[in-house]
Amino acid sequence: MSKAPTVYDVAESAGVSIATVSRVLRTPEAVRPETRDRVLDAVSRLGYVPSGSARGLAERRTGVLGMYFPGFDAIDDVSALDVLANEVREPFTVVRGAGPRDDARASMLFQDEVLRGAELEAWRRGFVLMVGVGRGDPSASTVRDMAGRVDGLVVLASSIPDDALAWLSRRVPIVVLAGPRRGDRHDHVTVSNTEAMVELTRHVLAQTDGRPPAYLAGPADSPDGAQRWEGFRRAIEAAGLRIDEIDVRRGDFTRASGRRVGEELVAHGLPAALMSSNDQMALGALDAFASAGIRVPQDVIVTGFDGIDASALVSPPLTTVRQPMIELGRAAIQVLAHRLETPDAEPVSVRLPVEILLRESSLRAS
Amino acid sequence: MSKAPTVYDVAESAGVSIATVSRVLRTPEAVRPETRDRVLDAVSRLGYVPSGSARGLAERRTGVLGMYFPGFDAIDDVSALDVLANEVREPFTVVRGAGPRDDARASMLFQDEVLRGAELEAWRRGFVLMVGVGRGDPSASTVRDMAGRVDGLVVLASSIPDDALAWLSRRVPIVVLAGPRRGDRHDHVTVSNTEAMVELTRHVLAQTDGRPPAYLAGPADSPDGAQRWEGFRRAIEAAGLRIDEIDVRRGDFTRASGRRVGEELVAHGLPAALMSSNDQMALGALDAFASAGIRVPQDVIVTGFDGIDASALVSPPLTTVRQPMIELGRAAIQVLAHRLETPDAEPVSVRLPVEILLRESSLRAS
DNA sequence: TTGAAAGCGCTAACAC
DNA sequence: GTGTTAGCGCTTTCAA
Repeated sequence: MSKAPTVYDVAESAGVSIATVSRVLRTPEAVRPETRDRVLDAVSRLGYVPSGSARGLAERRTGVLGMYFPGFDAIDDVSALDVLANEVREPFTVVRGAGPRDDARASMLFQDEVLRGAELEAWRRGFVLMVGVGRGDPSASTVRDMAGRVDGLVVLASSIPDDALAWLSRRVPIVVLAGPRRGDRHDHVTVSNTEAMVELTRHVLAQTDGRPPAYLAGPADSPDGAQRWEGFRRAIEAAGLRIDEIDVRRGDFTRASGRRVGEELVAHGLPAALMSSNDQMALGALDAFASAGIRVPQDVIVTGFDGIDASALVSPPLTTVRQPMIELGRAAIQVLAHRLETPDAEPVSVRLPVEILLRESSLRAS
Repeated sequence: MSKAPTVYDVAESAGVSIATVSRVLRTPEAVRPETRDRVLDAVSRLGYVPSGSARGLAERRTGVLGMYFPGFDAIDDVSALDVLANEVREPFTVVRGAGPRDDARASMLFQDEVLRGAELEAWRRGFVLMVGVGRGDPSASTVRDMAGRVDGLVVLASSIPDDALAWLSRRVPIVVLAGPRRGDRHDHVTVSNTEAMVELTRHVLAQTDGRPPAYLAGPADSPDGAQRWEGFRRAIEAAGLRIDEIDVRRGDFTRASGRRVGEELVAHGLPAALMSSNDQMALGALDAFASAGIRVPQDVIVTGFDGIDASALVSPPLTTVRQPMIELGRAAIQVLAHRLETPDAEPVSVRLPVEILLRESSLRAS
């Protein structure tokens, strides 16, 4: 560790040239077996690990792919946490009645799974994965940093501004993940949010005998939210209903905001159904309804969107749409790998299918 | 992208030498403002992004830290999933009554959070993070590959054999995460599993008026499992009970195995309490008890370990021990960063506190 | 089958 | 304040 052995050390120790060491590692069959063994012996004797930097420089490829997420500032408690300070610390604390984790953390699960899929696919193709999280750095320095170290980059939609994207894509190929397509200059992977919402809305209308659901929207700037709303609107209009007569409420994707809207609805009159643009808010609405003694789905149907774990665990289980998160990650890397092989092919746009999970919260006639 | 601009291109375009370009990027204050502006102008005009490889080679540090996890083969569905094939694909499928995700996936949440913590701390310290997952490669080539590309490596306990660890640690500093300490050659970060289990067992004994709980152990080779058992044993003996008279059952950390053990207990006689070495198995036991009409905690107390989300959502909510997963990740990176600053300091062993969450499943007298 | 040598793109003395 | 230049550790022609 003090000074890691290099090809030169191995070469000297094995009595060969550095070229031969390199050959043994890269094209073993091109080296005479005895020589090869001498080299391999030296390699293991010295504990030689090739420098990725030197390799990357010489090969003009790093073997690394990057994945860049937008950050959740709410979660990033950037407090000091100095574990090396010698404060006295109790080995444990006792807490009574702690609930599940909070909203913000739950919404990160999405990213976690995408990341897993990406890592898996990267591994299959002989790459390693580098991850970065955006933390509101205007100069996008983290992602630029990454761009300099990888052969290609997957960027979650809306994690960086368009001009930064353009900049980076001069160095490495970029795949944009989720959200609507941004121009047609980059490869793009997304899910069938809109189509699924059309179908889900149809389902709800069938359950309510055509009475219009209320809609629980997310923040106005959410690309996913926009796609979901679009699907809702289409289905409503296709059913001959007027979109501007829909009771639309806006939340911020948190459970608390869903609860608040649920309470409003309880106070001002219940719709036949409440379709939420994500699960968290739907769960919040369920909370409010339960507190008010309102039965779901008998008194009001509720649906979510995302397919988080909690949606299956609440009572009644929540009808929702499950995003294929692992597959999203895999698909992104796949598209990236493809791009690396054929740099001049036209940009592609891949749309992955989703699963509509019909559960008790929307099934009036079981 | 076809050919990314280099320092030479920037230098030429700005009419300066490459050294000046480098200076502008690294020590801007050492360059006359006008020159600096010319260079920065060229940089943005050309869309210059420095090569991480070249930098890493010249600086003899990469600015990258690595995190290596053991893999879950069960999850790694390495099927082809070719998103670029032009098959006809439905935008969605409809599924009735799908439940929550499976065991394997749930147990990965642990790693996901550790990873988040690690990424956060790496970012705070100006590093980027590289992730790798072990997939039963005997030659440990993935992790060796990583070792060549990073300045330091965090390795989850038991993800690679000791001799591979020794090998890698000749190149980069290694921090071992979780599990018992492996020798005293590397830095080590863990949690107070044992102490927490002692305390939790005490709590259970208080609830059962001293009647001994049954114990639901995990796989024999789990380091975490061993630490938890050790805590249980200590508390049992401290209470004057004999450890060899405890009813010990073994599962494999899955919900299904917990259910099976729960059913056995129902059939052969219920203990006063069942202490499980993880949450999944405890949840399985709860399933079995619920099916048999057995009341928790009135008829039998149940406790878990880990603090997964589902533990708070089941009925009754499960008493458990929450691991500080984010902090684990942060601590590991922190120790690593510290090691990079002071390479010759003695190896440290950091132990993080846990939270014991007392919930309804173990609170007989509320 | 092996070795010599020319880069890969950058940093950091050192000289001016 | 800026330019010249010698590496950093590896891969890869090109010769031998």
